[in-house]
Amino acid sequence: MINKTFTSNFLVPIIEEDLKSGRVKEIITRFPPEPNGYLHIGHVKAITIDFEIARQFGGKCYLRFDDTNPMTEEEEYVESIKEDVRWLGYEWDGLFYASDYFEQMYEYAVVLIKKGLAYVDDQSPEEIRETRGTLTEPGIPSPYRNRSVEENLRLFQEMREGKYKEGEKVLRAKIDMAHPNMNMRDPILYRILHQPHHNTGNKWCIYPMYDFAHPLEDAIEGITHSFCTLEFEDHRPLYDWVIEHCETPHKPKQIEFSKLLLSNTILSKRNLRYLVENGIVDGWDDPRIATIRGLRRRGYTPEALRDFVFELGVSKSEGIVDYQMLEHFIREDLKLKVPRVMAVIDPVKLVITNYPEGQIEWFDVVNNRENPELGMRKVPFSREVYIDREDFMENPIPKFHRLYPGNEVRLMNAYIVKCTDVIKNEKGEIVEIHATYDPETRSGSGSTRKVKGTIHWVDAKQNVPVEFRLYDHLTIETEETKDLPIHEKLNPNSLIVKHGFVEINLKNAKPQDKFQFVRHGYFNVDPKDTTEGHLVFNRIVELKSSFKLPQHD
RNA sequence: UGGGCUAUAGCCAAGCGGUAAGGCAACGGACUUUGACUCCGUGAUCGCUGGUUCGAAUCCAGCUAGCCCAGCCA
Repeated sequence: MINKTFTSNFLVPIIEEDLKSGRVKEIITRFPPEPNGYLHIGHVKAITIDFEIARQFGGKCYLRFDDTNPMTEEEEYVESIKEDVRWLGYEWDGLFYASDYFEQMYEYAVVLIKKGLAYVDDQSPEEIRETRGTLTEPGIPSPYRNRSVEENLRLFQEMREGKYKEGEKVLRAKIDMAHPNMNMRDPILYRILHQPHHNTGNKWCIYPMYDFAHPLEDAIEGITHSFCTLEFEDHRPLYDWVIEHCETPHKPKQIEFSKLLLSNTILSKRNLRYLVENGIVDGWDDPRIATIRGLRRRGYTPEALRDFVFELGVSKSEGIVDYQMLEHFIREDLKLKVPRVMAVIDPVKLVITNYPEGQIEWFDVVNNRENPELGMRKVPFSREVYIDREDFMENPIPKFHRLYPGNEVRLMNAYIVKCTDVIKNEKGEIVEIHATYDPETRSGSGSTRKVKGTIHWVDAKQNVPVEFRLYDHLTIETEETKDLPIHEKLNPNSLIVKHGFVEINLKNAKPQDKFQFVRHGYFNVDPKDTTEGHLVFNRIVELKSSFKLPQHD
């Protein structure tokens, strides 16, 4: 694996300067997911940046669960997140839970109260909202804003002890109700939630808000550079305020970058959850969605995803990355790594009329011309084979170099054949194609005859019948459809099932084995749908934009 | 209309005052027992308008467009 680095983006110079000036001695980053859902390709960008930047500077990267809201978080998600991060190939230098710091955070809150920088507010959620002001008008200070330190201390203590109901009281920072940045208008630091927590159980009934908790988590762990997405830019002043006034020993620095958006791809947790919970997809690992698990079933490798992120770079401008860029990297990664085998997705029988009946030949075939280390295999050939309907045209369009009446093509790894006849049923559908072969053109015999087209085939008797599942984006997400409800942008072609054949050599293929096939892409054996005697293959579709699903009629 | 941020070819993205890297896609062409792969070739004066300068994508001013913020979510 080549060691790539993030270069001249806007954040590397900041780190280099911090190192040079001695502000920090070692770079420490963290990936801080909230365990309330499964990770997707957007997180892959964050994970790669967090871990690779640390590695690039010889530092450390931690995995921290930002679990400050017991309403939405579950143990199921923390396990899946750990698995997914590991699958991507990253091992954290420390595993932490924000909830383990609740006691320390409480103490920091007390510090703020003592400094007169935080107060308990008795206003209702509605009152707080109404007095926050608007984007253009200042807010109105709470009547409880000037309670004494003693009273605030007592009240906060009582909040912790469970003397109040949810929504009855909150702890707020005392900053500036007229601040142009809404986040600075006395933000809520703690709320009351009589909810059991996946990690702390029933120990707490007050929970810190993100804006208070996150900077403290970073400070406690000694994080030097805290990367997050652009929507937190407005929170940075508050982040710095907390760090400054809590007087934490470590002073982490927050740096924002733009999140990843992919064309035609749903990435919001809310929407993904909707799809899963309403059974529109099979689960979090459905290949039609861009969760890490979905991508994995789809055939993506950790290396491909990582290389993709490196090529994306890190910036602050927001754009939608073309999905084809992601696809490029899986092709690139698999190109030399996997065997190239023959498969027929939409079979039609080809009868070689001048080939002896009952004869079987076994061809020695290299698995990958570019990588001899992948070895050889034997492929059976006889009088009847299957070819893809896509490789035959009765009335060829210009520049069609594959099979059509009177034309010659090479059956890859075998002989050159010439189409002599087309057999149709009463409905006019092609049921069989007849051809003759040229015995002098046996593959590997040194024959120098050349033809323009080469097509895949699979022996009609010795093969493995398979169900091909052609996956595409679940949604058609464009400018026009972006505001429609999910149901109105579902892609009817997101899953197409075809029954075809692959080489007999693949009968023992194992889950997640990958192969390159035909002209258009790769497929991998799907670990979930593999059943005895009936392999189900899952193909990465649209590896090439010009790829079209085979058309019948 | 308050604040924050962004604006470089169809899409990502370098560039940090000295005369526009790279990748993806597309299009030509060569090669080819996968129309794949590989190889060669093809594109921008940098949102707009002024200004400073010998010289600006890079500095200044003024516009314009887009994104984010009024959860006791993160």
